[in-house]
Parts: sequence; structure tokens; C-alpha cells
Amino acid sequence: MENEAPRNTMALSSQLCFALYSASRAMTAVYRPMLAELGLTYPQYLVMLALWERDGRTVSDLGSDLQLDSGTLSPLLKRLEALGFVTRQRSSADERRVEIALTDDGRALRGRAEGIPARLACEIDLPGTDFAALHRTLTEITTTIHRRHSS
Amino acid sequence: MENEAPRNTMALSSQLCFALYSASRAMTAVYRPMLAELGLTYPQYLVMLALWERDGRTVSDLGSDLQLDSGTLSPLLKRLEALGFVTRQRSSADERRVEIALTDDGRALRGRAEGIPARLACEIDLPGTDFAALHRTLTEITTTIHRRHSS
DNA sequence: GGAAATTAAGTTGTGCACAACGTAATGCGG
DNA sequence: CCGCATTACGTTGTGCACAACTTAATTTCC
Repeated sequence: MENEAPRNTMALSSQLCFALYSASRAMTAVYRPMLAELGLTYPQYLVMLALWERDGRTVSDLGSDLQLDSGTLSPLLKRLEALGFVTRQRSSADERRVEIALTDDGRALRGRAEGIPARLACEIDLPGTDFAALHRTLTEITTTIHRRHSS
Repeated sequence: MENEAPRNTMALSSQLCFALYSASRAMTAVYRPMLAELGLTYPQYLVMLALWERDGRTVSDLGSDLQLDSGTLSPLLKRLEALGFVTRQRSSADERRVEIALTDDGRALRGRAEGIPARLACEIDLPGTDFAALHRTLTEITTTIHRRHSS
């Protein structure tokens, strides 16, 4: 009972942010070898997921989905283009925009990626864990932060 | 009812990993302006938290706390040394080790950082959310992944 | 005691994140 | 229609993450 101030407020292990940061990196590490088989990094995989869902988006469309700016996406998309998975083309209607479209190889990659969510779920199988609730909570935190920050 | 196959398995928004990744980045973004007042980045703040808890650790001690390797920590610790918050000194007992110790400035910084967890909690206040449960679940995921990967 | 394995840090190179800035195209108010 | 703000994308620079490698010190085992 040496101190009755709020207990452990500054302990690394008690920080929610650190738990998030650690869990996110650990999860990415599980994906890494699976994605390496496809030749993708984890952020590249997220971009491909967005494009498989809806093809032919602009850089800023993708940016608002992933909450990434052009400083991150521009070089990433150039690498995906160099890998042959997407094309980058200036819109003729609005020369400021760059349309990102899947190539045949990019579309074909989806088939090879389809097993990943299941393999992942298997690797992090935790019997007592409600992943749906976790997903909801995380999404709510994220959207709340974004809402407050943009106001 | 267009399709009875596992619904949305490949949708970006349904990926737990994406929810983790987004929440972690959003949370870090909330910290950034507060930490900027102290002159720290977020990973530097985590290292300082670890040192405030126990001073005089080696690089690999810190690495096992934060799950970071020397490739990340060595330059980060050099920057903390340049900022005047830590010293780096080869152990005389074992010349391979480098002891990281807080300077007076480094210890003093703790006082200025003490308000941060509370300010943070205020910024992401979500009435219906059980943060303790979230913390437990995230920690369990992280430790499980680490346990399985090291085996 | 000495060779070989192990451990601790550091370095190099790649790829995010993100801030700050630059450029060019578009929209818009007068 | 013209100046000016806005939008879209790109570039530059800094700082993580992480893999792969290097160097040097220590441990282990014969």
C-alpha cells in the first residue's frame, strides 16, 4: 500500500494503446509468410482486398477506405504496378485523378488469396474469444476517433 | 440471398486484422500531438514507459518487453540519447551488452507525461465500452501468437 | 585451453506511415 | 471569363518495423 494514486497508470503493460500496437504487429506477423507466397506485403494485401471488392477506384478512394494518404499510397501503388497486379492511369475526365484498375494477374491473385482468412482464423484460434464483438469494439473506437478528429 | 457461400470473407471491412491495424493507427494518431509536446514519437514513448518502470535495462531486455529487435531499437535508442533522455553504455561485466539508463531529463520527463493516459482516456471515451475486457482479449491474442510462433 | 556454437548489438536495405511541401487541374465567385 | 481557393496526386524527409547480415564477446563442450 505504498501509494494510493491511480494504480499502474503508467505501466507499459496496462496501456490499451500498447495492447493494440502489439496485437496489430503480432497479427501482421502471422499474415507475413502467407502473403509472401503471393508476393505481397500486408498493406499491399489490404489495397488488393479493397480493389477485389470494387475495381477501378482512384487513389483517394482507396485512401479513404484505408485511411492512408497519397504519401503512403503513391509509392505502394507503383510497386503493385511493377508487380503486374494493377494499372495506374490518369482519368481523361479529370486529369487530376489516377484510376487504379486490376490486371488479369491482379484478379487471378484473388483466387490464391481466398484461403488466407481461414488459415488465419485457424492460427489464432482462441476458444473463449468473441471475435465478432472484438471487431465491433475496434471498429467503433476507430470511427469515433476519426469522427472527433475531423470535426 | 444471391450467394450462400461464406459471406464477405474477403471484404476489407470484415477483416479483424484490418480493424486492429486501423484502431492501432487511429490510437497512435491521438497520442501524436500530446507526445510531440514532449518531443517523443510513439515508439519512443513506449521505450520511456518501459524505462520509467525499470531503469538500467539492456537493449534486449527492452526488446523482449516491446517485442522489437535491435534493428528497430538501436537507432531509436540513439535518437533518445541524442535527445538527452537516456545514456547508452557497454556493460563492463559483459562487453556484448549495452545498458540503457535514464538521464535526469529522462526521469523528469515522466512528470510531464503523467497526464497523458488520462487525457487519452478522455479523448476516446466510449460509454458502452469495456476497455478492461478489450485489453484482456488483445493481450491474450498477442501472447497466444507469440507462444505459437516461438514453438 | 581452444574450436565451435551462441548471444548481443549494430548495419544495411526495403517498405510502410506521416508531415510538409509542390504542381497541376478543376471549380467557383465576382 | 478570370483570379483564387480547392482538389488530386506526387515528392521529400524522418522514423519506425523487419529481414538479412556482420562483428565481437561469451559460453559450451571436447
